[in-house]
Amino acid sequence: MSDRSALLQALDGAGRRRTAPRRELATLIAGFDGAFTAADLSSAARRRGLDVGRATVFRTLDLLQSVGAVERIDLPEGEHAYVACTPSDHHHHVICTVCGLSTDVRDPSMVQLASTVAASSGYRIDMHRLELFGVCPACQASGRG
Amino acid sequence: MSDRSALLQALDGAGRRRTAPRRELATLIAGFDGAFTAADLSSAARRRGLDVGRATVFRTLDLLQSVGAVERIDLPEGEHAYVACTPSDHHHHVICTVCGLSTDVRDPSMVQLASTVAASSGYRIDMHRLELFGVCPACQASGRG
DNA sequence: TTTACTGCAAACATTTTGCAGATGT
DNA sequence: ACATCTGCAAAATGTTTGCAGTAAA
Repeated sequence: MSDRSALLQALDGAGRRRTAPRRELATLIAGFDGAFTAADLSSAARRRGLDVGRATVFRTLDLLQSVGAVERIDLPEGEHAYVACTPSDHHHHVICTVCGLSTDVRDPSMVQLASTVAASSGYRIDMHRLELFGVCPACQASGRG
Repeated sequence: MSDRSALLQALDGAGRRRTAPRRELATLIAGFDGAFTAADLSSAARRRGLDVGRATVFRTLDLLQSVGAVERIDLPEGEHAYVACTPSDHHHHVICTVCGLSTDVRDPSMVQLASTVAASSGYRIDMHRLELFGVCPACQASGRG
C-alpha cells in the first residue's frame, strides 16, 4: 500500500496537471500492495466504473515512471509490471510470485558489486536492474507457496 | 561470439532434433557477440537468404531457453532480448548499450545478497534477475559511449 | 484563454496458435 | 513409419499514435 499523495506530488514536482483520470489512477495504484500490470490497472478502473481509456493508463504510467514515482519491472515470464516507489532513493524489489506483494530492498553490497564488475570487466556501468522473486511470508504461511 | 556446437549439443541433450532451421539459427546466434532480439535473429536469417519463419524463430528461442542455452534478458527500454550462454552455471550479464556486447559476470556476493534479503524480508527467494548495463571498453575507446 | 490532457479508434509491434505438409530419426 | 518440426496466415496481446474535443491552470 503506497501513498496516493506521493504520486500526486510527484506530478506537481514535474509541473504536470492533476487531472481527474490521474487522480483516479493514483488512488488505484496506491491500493495495490505490489506489482501490477497496465492491464491490471486498466481493469481495476473499469471495475470501479471509472472512465479511463487504455491510452491514458499507458501515458500516466509513463509519466509516473519518468518522474520516478513508479518503477517498471519485468516479471519472470516477461510481463511488464510496475511498482509504486519513492523516487530517487536507490533500491530494489522483492516480489511475491503468488500475490504480487512487493517489498523494497536496500543493500549497499549491490553498489559495491556494480563497481567490482566495472573494474573487472572494463565496462562503464551506467545502470543495473536487480529483481528478486519468491514467496512472501503471508503466502508461505497460508500454504500457497 | 558463442559456440554454435554448444547450442546444438544442448538440443541433443534434451532429445530434440537437429533440424535445418535450428542449425541455421544456431549459426546466426553464435555470430552475435551479445544480446539480440527475436527480430534481430529473424532479419539476420532473411538477410542470409534463409527461409526461417518468424514462428520458428520464437519456438527455437523458447526451446534454447528451456534447455538453458540462451537466456532471456530485458533491455532498459523494455525490449526482450536473448544472449547465448553456458547452461547451469549461475551468472549474470553486463550488456553494452551501444553495441550489445554481453559479458558474463560471476560474483559470489550476489548469492550472499539473496540470502541476506531472504533473512531480512522473510520472503523465500526462488530466483533473481541481475542485469548490468553500460558501455564496453571498445565502445568507450572509440568514443561512441 | 491557452496548452496540456483526454478518450476513441486505428495503427503498430510482438508473440502465439492451428493446421497441413515436410523432415529428422 | 512416426512423431516432431516447419512455414504460413490468422489471431491474440500489448502498446502507441492521430485527432477532435475537454478541462486544468
